[in-house]
Amino acid sequence: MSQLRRGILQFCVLALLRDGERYAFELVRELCDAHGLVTSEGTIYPLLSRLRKEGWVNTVWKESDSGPPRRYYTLTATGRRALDEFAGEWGPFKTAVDNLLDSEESHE
Amino acid sequence: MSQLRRGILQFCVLALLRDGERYAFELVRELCDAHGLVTSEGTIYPLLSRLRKEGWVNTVWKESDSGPPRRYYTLTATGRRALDEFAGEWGPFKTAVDNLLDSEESHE
DNA sequence: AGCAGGTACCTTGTTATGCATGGTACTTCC
DNA sequence: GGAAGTACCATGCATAACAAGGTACCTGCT
Repeated sequence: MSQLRRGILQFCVLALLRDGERYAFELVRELCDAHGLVTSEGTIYPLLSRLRKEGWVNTVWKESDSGPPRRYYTLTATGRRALDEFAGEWGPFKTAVDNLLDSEESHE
Repeated sequence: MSQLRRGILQFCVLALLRDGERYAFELVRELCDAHGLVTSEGTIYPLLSRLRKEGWVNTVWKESDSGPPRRYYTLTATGRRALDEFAGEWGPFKTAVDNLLDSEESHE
């Protein structure tokens, strides 16, 4: 279900931005195709607005050779810290869920 | 953040119930203390109501030696299927997130 | 010229769900 | 008889994913 992605998607976006600047349409494709995470534009645009308001990303407009101009997103220092912090929480969280699921599964 | 637990908590509850019947107060303690997942009663009671409406759990009232009566929850066959289905989705999802976080981390 | 299709941006409204808060009732102990 | 602990529950808020719908630019076909 889509509730799974709650609170995680934004950090997936930050992780992709750590690799270099991206624009929204590109992010949708990468997250949708490659990882089965996400999603639709309706998810990404509000999400990116939030990241901007938090000061986790900066943006620059650039012309495109083929189509309308693109708004490119880059990670700020604050954004990087937020991402690192999440990475630190994700591990324990994942382990806790794994333990719950696995320990019960082995009872059968 | 608490958004992490979205859509996962209910399956953690189902997983605990696979191990045997529990009552709500007990579930709060187990999920809160042991796993750092969760939470408060305000989370668990509505959640259990939903599980009942879905037909994923059954309940029986039992007297307690020390305190008010307890409502015990048990897993139904439908609930078990739902849990198994989630377990099948959790693995790939986890891997997808791990890949995103790790691959970027190793760039530094 | 005009139109379709693709690319790119965005907003609004719905829905799901975690949590805070507050309320009831039973038992035990001082 | 009052406080603390155990147990149940409901109401309301905030958040975030998603669907749906809207604008605008470019290319290519006819």
